[in-house]
This record gives sequence, C-alpha cells and structure tokens, in this order.
Amino acid sequence: MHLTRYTDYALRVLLYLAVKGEERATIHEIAESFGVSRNHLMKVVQDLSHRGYITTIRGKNGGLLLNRPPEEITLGGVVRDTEHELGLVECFRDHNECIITPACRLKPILNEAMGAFMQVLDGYTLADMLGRRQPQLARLMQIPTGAT
Amino acid sequence: MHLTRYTDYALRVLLYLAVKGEERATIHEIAESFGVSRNHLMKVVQDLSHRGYITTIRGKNGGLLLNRPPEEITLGGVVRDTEHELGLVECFRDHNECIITPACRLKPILNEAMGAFMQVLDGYTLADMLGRRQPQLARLMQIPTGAT
DNA sequence: TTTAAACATGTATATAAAATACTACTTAGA
DNA sequence: TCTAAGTAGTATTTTATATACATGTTTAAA
Ligand code: SF4
Ligand code: SF4
Repeated sequence: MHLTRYTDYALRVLLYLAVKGEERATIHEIAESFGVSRNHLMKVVQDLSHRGYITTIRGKNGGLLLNRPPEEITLGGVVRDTEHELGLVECFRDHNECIITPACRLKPILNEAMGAFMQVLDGYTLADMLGRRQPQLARLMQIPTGAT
Repeated sequence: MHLTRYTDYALRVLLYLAVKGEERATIHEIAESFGVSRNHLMKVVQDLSHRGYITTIRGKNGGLLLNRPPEEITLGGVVRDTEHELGLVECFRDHNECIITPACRLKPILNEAMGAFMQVLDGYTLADMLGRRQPQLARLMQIPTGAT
C-alpha cells in the first residue's frame, strides 16, 4: 500500500513554498534541496499549477509561489488531485473482471476504510504541516532565512 | 494507492473456503473460478497456510480448508499479513533519504490516516463478508451447493 | 537586442514491483 | 503404482512509476 512519490513530491513542493513564504523558489532549487529528479518535479509542478495550487513565473528571476494560503489547502485535496489511481483493488478500477463483484461485501468495507483514510487527511491543511517547526524545516531544506 | 492482487486474492481464497464450508476446495478450482493465475494463487495459499489461516491436505482428494472460524479472522489481520509493503511513503520504508524526515509533520498525519484505515478493517471479520448473500456468492463462484 | 534563466511540453528510457509461468519434487488416496 | 493434489524455488513477463532527454517559450537583465 503505497502513495506514489509523485504525490509525496507534490506535498513537499507545497511545503517548501509555504516555508519560503513570499519569496520565489525555482524547481531546480527544490529538486536540489530534496535530491530528487528535476524532471519529475517539473511535472508535479505543472500539475499543481494547472490545479491552481501554485503560481508559476517564467523567465529570468522566475519561480514558484503558493497561490492560496496554507490554511486553505487540505492534504486530502492534494492527495485526491495527485494520486491518480485511488482504486484500492480491481473492482474499483476499469476493466474489473472479478466475478463476485455484485455480491462482494469486501468492496463496501474497503470503501469505508478508504473513506476513513481520506477523512483524516481532509482534517489537516498545509498550515498544519508548518506549525512551530518551521525554522527546523527551513534549516533541513537549506532555505536561507532572513536570520544570520 | 493500491492493495496488491496478492492481498485481494488472499481474501478471495478465504471467502471461497468460507462459502464452501466443510467441503475441501482445490487451488486449481479456486483459480478457475476467479479466472486468475493458478501459480500466483499457490503462493498466496502457502502463505495463508504458514500463517495458520487454512489447512492444506496433499495427495489425491486433497485440498484446502479454513483452519479457524470466519468470526475469528479479521480483515485487518489478513491485510497486515499479506500486504507486505505497508509503508505509505519513503520515510516509512528502508533506505529513507527524505531530508526533512526529522521535522516532517506529514509523516504522523499519514500514520494517523493509515491507522484509521486499518481500524475499519479490524472491525470486520470474514463472517461479515458472508452475511445473507452467501447463496449469491456461491452461485457467482460456481460452487455446486447441496441444492439442485 | 541579445543572452540566459526560468518554466512548458512531449517523448523515450530505465527501474522496480508485481504478476505470472515454468520446473522439479513430495505426499497420499484409489 | 498411478495420479491428483500441494511444495518449493526460479525465471520470465507485465505494468506502473520514475527518470532522462530534447526542444520550445517566456521574460528580466545585461
Ligand atoms: S473480491 Fe470483492 S473487493 Fe476484491 S476485487 Fe472482487 S469484488 Fe472487489
Ligand atoms: S515529506 Fe514527510 S512524509 Fe514525505 S517522505 Fe519526507 S518525511 Fe516522509
């Protein structure tokens, strides 16, 4: 049971931008900071941009900015938007060939479990990911803060 | 976000055996019924056998039987036993290289969500998967019941 | 007005996990 | 003693994901 890196990267990007605040961050910089593929991150960023989570600015001195206050970005929303395949098992997906689907009582149970999972994520926002640890996060992400 | 077929197959095998009751079922028969790989099912079955869920009988007229009453087999237990990789994201797994792990507040949130997911599954047993639909299931699985 | 730093887009390749297939062996009832 | 079953280990195929590559577009600064 995995979430894709794609989804986790999306959350990391949003967190990075939240920590950075008003300042622009480049894809290159974020990829370097986390030591992950710049190309992959680029796709994540475009996705987030198309969905209105972030603003992208092209050209020299360009970069990324959060497009919404962290308090309004729920983790559940991000996961639903970025984790493309949320179908836990065959019968939730296309091309289902499981013969017992019409009478299977596991399916609704899995559905309920999935609901419980998402409900937790819907209860948190990006702001909850900052908290009082923001300075520590900034340090780990190697974001040069205003401080010395 | 997927469960592996391996896990779903494990649950299907248990359900099949539960529906069949006292009667033995062969791996071949179950694979045929669901139209899935016999070889793959074989591994699932051995796993379930080693973990004490089922009894296997070798030789002619051999087959499989449930080793515990359906009421005592929780779905959460089965999923924990068969879904080998339950680590949702990098930091839950080996070789974690995510630099913000020490300060990441997403990790505990995901942990909570995972807990909510499993808690639902822990609340149901194999018996709940039978219910009054047992005859319909038997029909779908093409299990010849005592009836005409 | 040229240059370079940034994002945009599409395609191709590589990696890893999962599913499936194959081979040889053991058990035990008819 | 033959055959239908499970046991075990390995190999191959398939799929999803992640990464890399190539090329284009925008825009601020030199
Ligand atoms: S067994 Fe039930 S839950 Fe699993 S694929 Fe079939 S219908 Fe869905
Ligand atoms: S960002 Fe947080 S949740 Fe994701 S891998 Fe890193 S530590 Fe874990």
